Amino acid sequence: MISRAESAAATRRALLDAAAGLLDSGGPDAVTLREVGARAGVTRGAPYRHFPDKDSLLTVVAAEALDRLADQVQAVCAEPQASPADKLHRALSALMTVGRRQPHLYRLMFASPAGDPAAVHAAIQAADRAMDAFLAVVGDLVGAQHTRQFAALLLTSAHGITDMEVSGHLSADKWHITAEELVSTLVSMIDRQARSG
Amino acid sequence: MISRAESAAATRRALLDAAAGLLDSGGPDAVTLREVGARAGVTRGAPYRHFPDKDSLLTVVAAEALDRLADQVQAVCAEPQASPADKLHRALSALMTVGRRQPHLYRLMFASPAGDPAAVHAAIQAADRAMDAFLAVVGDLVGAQHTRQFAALLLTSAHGITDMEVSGHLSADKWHITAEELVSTLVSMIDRQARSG
DNA sequence: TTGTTCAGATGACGTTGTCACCTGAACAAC
DNA sequence: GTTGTTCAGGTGACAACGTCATCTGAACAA
Repeated sequence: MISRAESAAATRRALLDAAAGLLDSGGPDAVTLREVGARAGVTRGAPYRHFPDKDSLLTVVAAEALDRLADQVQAVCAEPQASPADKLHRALSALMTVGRRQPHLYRLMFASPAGDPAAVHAAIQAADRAMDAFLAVVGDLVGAQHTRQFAALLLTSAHGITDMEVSGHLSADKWHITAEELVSTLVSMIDRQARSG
Repeated sequence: MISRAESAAATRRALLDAAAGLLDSGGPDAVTLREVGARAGVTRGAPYRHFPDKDSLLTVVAAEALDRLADQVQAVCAEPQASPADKLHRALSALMTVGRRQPHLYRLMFASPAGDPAAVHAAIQAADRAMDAFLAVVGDLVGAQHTRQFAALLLTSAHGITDMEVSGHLSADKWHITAEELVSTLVSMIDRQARSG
């Protein structure tokens, strides 16, 4: 780790990790470029050598998280001994787990990507990859004819369930139902629908 | 409009309107207390006579929007000549219309309320009112037995569909389906499920 | 009439994102 | 090996921001 390129790559990685850590622990307001730089071992101006502005840095953080999610869903899809219904359940669980463990990151992943066009493009591409992996999982379960329709419904609904749970708008007191039960109900309904129609 | 109380109430209203206007046109970053004050005809420190901090002001803006949505859904529910399925469709349309016409406000409404406990409580209460109105609409359609379950599923799913459309993650190119079609599919599925089970 | 309350104005402070400029070391060309 | 260049990083500076302490003047109660 002596060459200039290696050092720069290490700094860039440290900046992204620091930003992700601050986002997790303190929310978007806690992500300040000064603190990001400090945690990465550099000073306030250094991040601008790697990202055009703060929005771009956060968008790249979101893109990396979407890439990890895509990897997880792809891994689920590749499991040989799991049934299609099982795969779907695990893929949706991966999404909800991000929301529960890293709520601020989750909101960033599903926000409109902002900042540098390159960063925005990376985020869109990563989201596309995650959605393609999810499409494959759903395609295993239902006929190819309605794959897109059901996949879109499953994904948007799972996102809505997760998002409202994360924000506290899905309180158990009021609804007497958990996010898991909602997802199960949805999946079984779609399963029935796919079989009958 | 001469008394001190009336003047203060007018200023408070102007502050809320200014904040909502700035949020609509420029997003959360455009909402600065200085500009809010300027648009309301006061100076930067004046908002602190009406709201403890910026978060509380924005949370009250969200609470008022949720109250308006609750009113709309209640009005839909009270329509005499509409069928239950029609009412449900209109209630969900009201939600999606907010998302499309005022995307930044929509995200604020479904975010975790922040700031002053009084403001947070107002937002939670307004959200509860909106959800109660929605529960009534769904109760008209399905049996009382599964009202909560189906209402929760419909609301969270409609939110997810709207949220992903607003953020651009539900591109027509990729999914070949519109938000309306997704909602219709969901409603008809639940309708069938409610009839059969 | 007099004292009080309170909405609003003003000055100030620390923090933030961002830029222009500087420094030193890695690198390429000779 | 010398020399010129590139570029990651450091530093000073700026405007804008949220927030607070303090002041002022008018509405209000006595």
